Amino acid sequence: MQSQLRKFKAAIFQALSHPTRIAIVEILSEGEMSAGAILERLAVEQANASQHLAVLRASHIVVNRKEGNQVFYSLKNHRLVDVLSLMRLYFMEELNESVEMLAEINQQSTGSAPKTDS
Amino acid sequence: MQSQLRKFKAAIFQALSHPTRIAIVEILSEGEMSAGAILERLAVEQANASQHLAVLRASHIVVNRKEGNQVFYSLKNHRLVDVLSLMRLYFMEELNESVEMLAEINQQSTGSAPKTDS
DNA sequence: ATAGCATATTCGTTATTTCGAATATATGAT
DNA sequence: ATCATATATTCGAAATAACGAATATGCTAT
Repeated sequence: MQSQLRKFKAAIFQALSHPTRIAIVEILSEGEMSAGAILERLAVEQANASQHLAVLRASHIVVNRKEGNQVFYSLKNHRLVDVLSLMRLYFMEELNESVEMLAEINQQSTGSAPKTDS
Repeated sequence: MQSQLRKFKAAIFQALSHPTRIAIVEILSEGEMSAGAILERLAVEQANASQHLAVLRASHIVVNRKEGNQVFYSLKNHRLVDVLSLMRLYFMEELNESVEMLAEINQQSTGSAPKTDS
């Protein structure tokens, strides 16, 4: 039960554990988009983008729909966008803590003067 | 900028992409705990637990403190617990959708009678 | 039928992850 | 000093992930 839930979470995190796939999810948060349009915003090889889309499909994070020549992708559940937003907040908090720690160090050693040099 | 943020998210997801590590984070959400106490709740080899803890340390998800013989671990930022809660919600929503889909199929083919057989 | 697009898949290579067994390190107790 | 306990690290093997190049598939238009 709990172990199934943990496996599920791990599998989703695994699917999201690549910057390109994060980018794809964030792009799709704006709405449905063709594979080609996604590719345009990604700065990777076509094959590579398609491979990353395949990973997201396999974990049911995205769904696709064929229309003639093209394949349109969209997020299956926008809840994941909330997860990514929360991760952004987490990032900010961590960053903030690091900055504060640096400030403290500067203050302790010099009394002030936040210079770059040692 | 954005790409740095995506790399960060991907790195955290990577660190969380294993059921044992998810379990560790969830256990630590209850508060600080020694490596041994964590191990007791994990059903894995000692070495393996230690390796997973090392991964979480490397990504600064947990911090540790030595006290005599033991090492106590705790979450560096509890925001990640919120992320895991959201993932639970995501799981429930996906599960729900699957169940509803199954119900629809049963209704269409039989008019009712949600039996297990074909 | 042929050609051209959009997209997916396969293949080979290289890198990374995971695990248990064994070993190392550090602390505390005798 | 020796030993036990708690924890970490190293090693080798097997599995998995990532990438680009090449190729395949499936439409659409001619």
